Amino acid sequence: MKSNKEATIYDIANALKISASTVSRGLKDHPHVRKEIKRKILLKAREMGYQQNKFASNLRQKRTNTIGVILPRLDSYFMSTVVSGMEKVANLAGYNLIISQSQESVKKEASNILTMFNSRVDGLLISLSYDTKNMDHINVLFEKSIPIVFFDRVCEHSDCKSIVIDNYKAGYEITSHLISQGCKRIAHLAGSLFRNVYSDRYEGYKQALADNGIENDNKLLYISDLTNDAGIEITRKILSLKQKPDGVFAANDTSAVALICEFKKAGVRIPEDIAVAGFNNDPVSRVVVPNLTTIDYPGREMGEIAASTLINQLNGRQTAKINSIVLGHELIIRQSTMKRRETDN
Amino acid sequence: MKSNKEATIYDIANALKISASTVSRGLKDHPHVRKEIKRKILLKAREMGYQQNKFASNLRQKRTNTIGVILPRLDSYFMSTVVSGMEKVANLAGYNLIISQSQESVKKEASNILTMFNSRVDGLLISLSYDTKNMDHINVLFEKSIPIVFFDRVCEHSDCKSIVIDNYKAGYEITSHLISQGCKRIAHLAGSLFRNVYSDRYEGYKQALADNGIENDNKLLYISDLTNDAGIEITRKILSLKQKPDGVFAANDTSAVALICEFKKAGVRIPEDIAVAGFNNDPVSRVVVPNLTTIDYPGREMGEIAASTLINQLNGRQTAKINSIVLGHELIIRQSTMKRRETDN
DNA sequence: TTAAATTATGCAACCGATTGCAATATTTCT
DNA sequence: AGAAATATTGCAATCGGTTGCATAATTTAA
Repeated sequence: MKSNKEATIYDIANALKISASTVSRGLKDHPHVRKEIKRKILLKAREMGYQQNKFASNLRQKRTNTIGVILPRLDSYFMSTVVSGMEKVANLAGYNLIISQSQESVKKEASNILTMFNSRVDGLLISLSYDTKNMDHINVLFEKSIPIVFFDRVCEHSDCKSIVIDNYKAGYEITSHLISQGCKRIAHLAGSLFRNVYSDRYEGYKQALADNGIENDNKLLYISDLTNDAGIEITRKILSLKQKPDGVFAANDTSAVALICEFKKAGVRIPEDIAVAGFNNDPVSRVVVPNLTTIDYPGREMGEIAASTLINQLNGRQTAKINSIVLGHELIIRQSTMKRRETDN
Repeated sequence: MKSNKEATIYDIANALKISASTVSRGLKDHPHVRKEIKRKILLKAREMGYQQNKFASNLRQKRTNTIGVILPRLDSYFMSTVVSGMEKVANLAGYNLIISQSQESVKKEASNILTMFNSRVDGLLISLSYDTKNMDHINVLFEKSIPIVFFDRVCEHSDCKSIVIDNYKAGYEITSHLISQGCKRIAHLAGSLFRNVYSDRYEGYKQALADNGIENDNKLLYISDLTNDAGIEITRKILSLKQKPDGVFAANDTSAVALICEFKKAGVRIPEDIAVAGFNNDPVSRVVVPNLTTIDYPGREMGEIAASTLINQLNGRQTAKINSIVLGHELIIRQSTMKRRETDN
């Protein structure tokens, strides 16, 4: 029962002895078509198994109902949550999502942007790669006025919106918390300081130290890609320090968990010897022993809001000139930093 | 510097005083165009910022270089790994990926398939939803001979390929392992038995019991969606059993981990009182205490192979009539099932 | 009953790239 | 040099839906 011929509006028009224009209008409920004819068109369309050819339509309308998504990696809990949220919103609004990964490389990011551009996405949602340093490769889109919404790893740009959390504040809060638990030497595991998410957390960390009269020691700053392996590697470095830290603030949970596991192997007690805090509230943070103190990071919401912001813009429903939307976060205190049991409930 | 006018091959043709056909051919290195002209065309194209309009091209060629992906949920470690693998392969082969989630509902699955169909994807990669019971909604694609490759949650269909692991064998192995550790009453947490992944694991479990002379007790079978919450709920049920199991084989790590955490809260010792095994080798399985025995499940590979299988088919590079590709898996034995320390190294 | 207003329909151009076929230009061979 | 073969180019139709404008049908107003 295989047919290679697709039914077109012309076929419907012929079968009904009316014009293709009327069929076209009827199918999309245009007011200039009689109810009766509309019904007939719909019926015949169903009967013939008609499906709209989006290419013809897109070609004519210069619109694709497709949104491009570029992100560093898809395979983290956080990102998959974000994308899940985006997909939901986009789907509901009748948009398709084209997704691609930059694999943390500008080069691939640029080539992905070009592909998206060729595919004529209506708009782009993007979270920058680890080593993106300037925005030249995004200019193709700017020049064609294709709206862009940044999420999470954003970049200051007057023409586009960003969806973020207050990383500075979160970094400040988590560091203050460590200090309140009695930590005096706090190490920090950061990602690329070219990315707002990491530099802001770092700044918050430094400010909290300063506000509490603790000197910032550059030897306690570890920059890496924050993978599990990086965590293991850094643990080794920390253990070889003459003057060991009594607290660690890692910029994500993956590395924090790696740290905890390695520390435990080395006989370091968490949190008694070293308190450890992470960032993201990955499922793993609730499972590791001791449970990991972290920042709850609203991934799904971020995805949903990024998508709906972009879609609103595409539909001209531009509510004022929003530059950025800052979502709430929450410090989740768990065992891994509770040095002072008596002060907690 | 914003221009809304896209450069077309006609613009290039005019600028060069040649025909659009020649430009079209020149751009894609057709042999019927002089080298010299080709060079000029390429140069002018770059100069004018020309980008091919894929819609016009697709419309004419009836090909989109787009692959649709439909999966239950994106926000699990396993699935994001799969998609990551697919994206990589597809991208390399010049294909775009359109991704959508069925949210475990047939209804949404059907509507997603329709959307994909309208977008004229060249092929489809699909993992079935929890409650899909028949394949009627996929027939639209079959009728148009659009190739489909199933992955993980597959369905027997003579016309399409499936990428899977041997769930039966894995279920058998993990159950046998539990038995070898001395378990006599083993509970099983399954997902929808309409899905091969869960029914096969269940069958493997039953066979292992049978082969070891253990009676299969239906009261020890728990069917759920295998979420964290489901795990908590089932823990309660298990704890209220008169005759408690001494081992549990959960069909995924999420529920297994929930089980372990709840059991621990209730004072049940793992593995001494109850041994627990999961499935998937999620990162969390290495972190939970005790570490979770599980089956390593090659997600990224599954994604890569599914994508390349489909792409080969699209390009007519059909290597024989493959019905299904079975990937290897590995039983990973960790603390959560090691009742007999002396027998292990 | 007829003019004016309103509602439906169709014509034909258009979106931009592709491609079979015919036409022209260039080489090669006697 | 002239014919034959080969290499280049362009014409024009095509893919399928959309839409401005003109025309036809129907309703309303006078």
